[in-house]
Amino acid sequence: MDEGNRYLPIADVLRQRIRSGDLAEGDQLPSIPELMRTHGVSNAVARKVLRTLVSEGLAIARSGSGTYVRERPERQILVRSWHRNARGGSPFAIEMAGQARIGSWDYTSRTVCAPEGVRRRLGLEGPGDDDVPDAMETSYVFRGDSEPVQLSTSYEPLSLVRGTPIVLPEEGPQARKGVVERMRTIGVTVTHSAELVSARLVTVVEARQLDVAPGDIVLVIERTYYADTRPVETADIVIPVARFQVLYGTSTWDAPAGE
Amino acid sequence: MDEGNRYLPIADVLRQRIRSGDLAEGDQLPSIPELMRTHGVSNAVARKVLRTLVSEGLAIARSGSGTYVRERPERQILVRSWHRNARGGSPFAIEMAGQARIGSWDYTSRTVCAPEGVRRRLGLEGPGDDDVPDAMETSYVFRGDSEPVQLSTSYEPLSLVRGTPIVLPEEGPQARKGVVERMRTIGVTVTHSAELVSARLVTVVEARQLDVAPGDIVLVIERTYYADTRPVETADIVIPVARFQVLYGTSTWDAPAGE
DNA sequence: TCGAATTTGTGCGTATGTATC
DNA sequence: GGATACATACGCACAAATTCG
Repeated sequence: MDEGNRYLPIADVLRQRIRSGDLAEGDQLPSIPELMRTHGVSNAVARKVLRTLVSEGLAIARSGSGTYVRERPERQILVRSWHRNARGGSPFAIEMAGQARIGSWDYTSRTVCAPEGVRRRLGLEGPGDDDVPDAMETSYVFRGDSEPVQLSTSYEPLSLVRGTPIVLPEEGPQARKGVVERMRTIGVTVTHSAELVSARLVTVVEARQLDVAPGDIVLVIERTYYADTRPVETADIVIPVARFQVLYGTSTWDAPAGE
Repeated sequence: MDEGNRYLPIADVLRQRIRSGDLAEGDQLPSIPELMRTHGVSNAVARKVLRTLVSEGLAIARSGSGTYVRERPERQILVRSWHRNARGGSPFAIEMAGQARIGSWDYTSRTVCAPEGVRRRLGLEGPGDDDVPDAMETSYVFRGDSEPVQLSTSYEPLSLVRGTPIVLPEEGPQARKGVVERMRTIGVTVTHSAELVSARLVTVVEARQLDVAPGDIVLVIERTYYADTRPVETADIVIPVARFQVLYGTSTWDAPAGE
């Protein structure tokens, strides 16, 4: 006789009240005992209702205090690329306005045997040998206004940079110059790049570095620079979705058809 | 005396066994009764252990069968744009090889009063009136090889398309042609587009449409087409990261510096 | 500063429904 | 149909965090 899911309709009611604005951002949701009284259910059901809303990202539970409608601060926009002939039309200018600037960064460099995925992206042959380093790995924490913005782990093949003045990306005369400039000094002309975008839950370590809550979602961008057909650098870039969106600008003649 | 979190160490053990490969992809995890016996805990704790692993994306629960280590099939690549002068170098060609093709789609169109976020993107003034529709909304389900690939909800301002042959995007002579072609027939030249990328948990409705598990993560792309400075179409595109990655190709002279 | 009240988090035991094999 | 396993539900207890008099 029981439909089995007594928590769903109750969650629906609260969801609706949030969407309609009846419950505004920051407002406290009914507590567990309150839901038990008003809907005549047990604590397990009332708990499940609130947990469901939290897991959907609509609410935040504060232990000892209550469950509240989640506040969504304006997210800043990280501009990763736009086409140069998409010159500053006003809608673009508006979108650029809130753009996040990367001001400072920390880094550490070391030689490693590149992991499997990176091997594929850099075109390194074979499975690799832990005792034979074949890539320079550099890990960055980027900040804007002293707030952490993104993490990046970059790999450059040692076969390319070993023995050159730019082995260590952030040391020497070419430090802080970016991959394209640095590669130019050793005669490598970067012609284009590819960015493979995905997303996943943040790891514990990343959550601490980015100052976000565990369970948050991050965008993961695998960016690879090419000199013609040869990959010369690849990086895993991690961006917290709670605070940032990523903007790609494209020219329409490149856009895929049929959508 | 109780440390309070009896499920955490048990979850750690299973996490370790998964990471080490002791439990391979597709293997069945210990069931709830099994965990109760082997660790001497109640069903609530055993349940919490498994639910924790599922929520971390490490396992999948199949009702009536068991909980299994999640399998991660190769993800296909959705190419959203690449620069025309990034012509088929071999690494690109390789990346294109596994590319997902959109073959068919369903859709439904209706006039609506555009929601808040869409109003901003389309440059519609004022808060909008529920009784006064000002946009044509079209919802798509795209499929490739009959498998759902992405969802899209598109908005075009009625002030632009009302009374034209293309009011209904998927009807009439310009159906199935894409935004750029359709707009051209009414004298609107689309010059460029912007894609704002983010991610979030999938909604229940989307999970059913895309045939993914609830709790999965989706990429959300807000794509807007512009005719010079005027936005002429915007869409919310939803892509499940469990099966797809999105590829953006860029020219290096556009790339942001300092990374 | 302390303590009482409130609220969430975790835990125990048990029962029923339902999907899978 | 029967055995197994997960999902949901009920009631109760205590710990930890927060709030406030």
